[in-house]
Amino acid sequence: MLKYEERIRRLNHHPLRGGARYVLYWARFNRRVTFHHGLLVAAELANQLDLPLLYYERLSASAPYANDRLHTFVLEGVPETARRLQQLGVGYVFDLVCDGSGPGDTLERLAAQAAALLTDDYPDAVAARHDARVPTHLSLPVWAVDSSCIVPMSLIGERQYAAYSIRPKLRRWLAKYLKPLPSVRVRRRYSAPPDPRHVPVSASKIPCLVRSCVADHMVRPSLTFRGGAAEAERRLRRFLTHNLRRYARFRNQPATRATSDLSPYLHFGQLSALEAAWEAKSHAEQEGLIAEEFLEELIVRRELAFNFCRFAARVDSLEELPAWARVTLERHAADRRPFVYRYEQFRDAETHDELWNATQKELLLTGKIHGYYRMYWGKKIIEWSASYQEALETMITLHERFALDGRDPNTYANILWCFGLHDRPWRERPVLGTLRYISREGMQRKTDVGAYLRQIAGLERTGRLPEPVE
DNA sequence: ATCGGCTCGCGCAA
DNA sequence: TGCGCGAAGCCGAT
Repeated sequence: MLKYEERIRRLNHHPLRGGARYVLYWARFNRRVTFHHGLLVAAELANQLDLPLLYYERLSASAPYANDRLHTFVLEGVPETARRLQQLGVGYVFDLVCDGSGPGDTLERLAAQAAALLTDDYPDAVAARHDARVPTHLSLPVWAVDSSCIVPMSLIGERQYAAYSIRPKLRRWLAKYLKPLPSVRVRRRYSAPPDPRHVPVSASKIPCLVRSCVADHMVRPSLTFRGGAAEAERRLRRFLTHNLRRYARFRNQPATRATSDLSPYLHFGQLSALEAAWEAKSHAEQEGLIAEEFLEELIVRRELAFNFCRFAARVDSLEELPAWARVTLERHAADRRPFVYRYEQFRDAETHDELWNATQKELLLTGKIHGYYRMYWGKKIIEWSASYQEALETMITLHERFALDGRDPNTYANILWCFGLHDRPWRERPVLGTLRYISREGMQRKTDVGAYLRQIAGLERTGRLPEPVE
């Protein structure tokens, strides 16, 4: 019986391969070394078998929307991962597939000498295709481990829930699961000559490596987010020290910069949600602060999104909406739109509305939109697109191309929230039907739009956003 | 400034 | 079967 058994999904039932050289861990979504259930399970298995542990990570130009922004962010995490694995005695193969022809055969080659292959359990369509294919043609055990959610997805129940239903379930389990994890310990150090496919990465080589990939070079690296676990931990620390006390009051005031800005790191798994939540809870207890609102977003809303994506046939379809939302959209499909823009006009921030344009510029330049204005951004795309389907496609494409958290369960759930997911009906009106309406006047009334516009103008001019201000 | 209604479906108590 | 209530709102009445 292994530790964290409730997080393990066995994708096949092959016996452990004898005469193997190591246990192999493939970091697909959780690209980190600490607070990592999957890596701990792999290490435990390796220790039981008296084998070393090998950590495999891949960055492929054949991934959807491969571009300089996403590649740079992932590559910036690699030197720190290498350093940490080296210290622990765990082997590391970082595989950069530059030509976009496909994922290559490195995984198969490494798996041929492994006792077992472990990877991340993650509600993603690309991962699901791998999960269906890989375990049958590799003759070794393949296990997927849930290292993303604080409360294991498998304990929540085999269906989609609403926030108010999932919240008490999560709360009940948190006493058990909101606890720090040990660091990885291996009995046998990995010592083999470097694999021929391993690409050593240092910070200075990243621009050159990025250029060498067949990818969309027009999407420039983020001006404000640098990738990596060390950077993520630095931002978490800074958030806890300066912003946790302001979070409840100012999180919906974009210009105050009171949010954690951790979503890119959470998305690539460079930071563990468990670590962030545990540190927030501990810090709040020490300092006499309230972390409730932050933990609600980090745990309840995030794991609600994972629950949605886990049971959605597809996350990019209006078919997944609740019945009342589908019905109201059907009724209003032919309503006259006040403005109609195409994808390119949205992409280039060329609408009549300077606030909307500013939110889009934040996405283009930083790779993220402030959560509160992102709702406004999404609702207006619905109102200003020729059809609901086109609006959905615009929102998803803009995120997948430009956002550092683009393919995250949270992002899909947030986009579909604009179409009524996890929400309820409101007063009926044109185009949106009974979907919740968000107005420019409301944004003006409740937030400091002028300050935000000045910040985005400053971002365009200097490439920087201000640090948090009181 | 504050408050209720809008409008639907789910979970739970009865 | 009925009741309460829900991710971030809006609007009109007081």
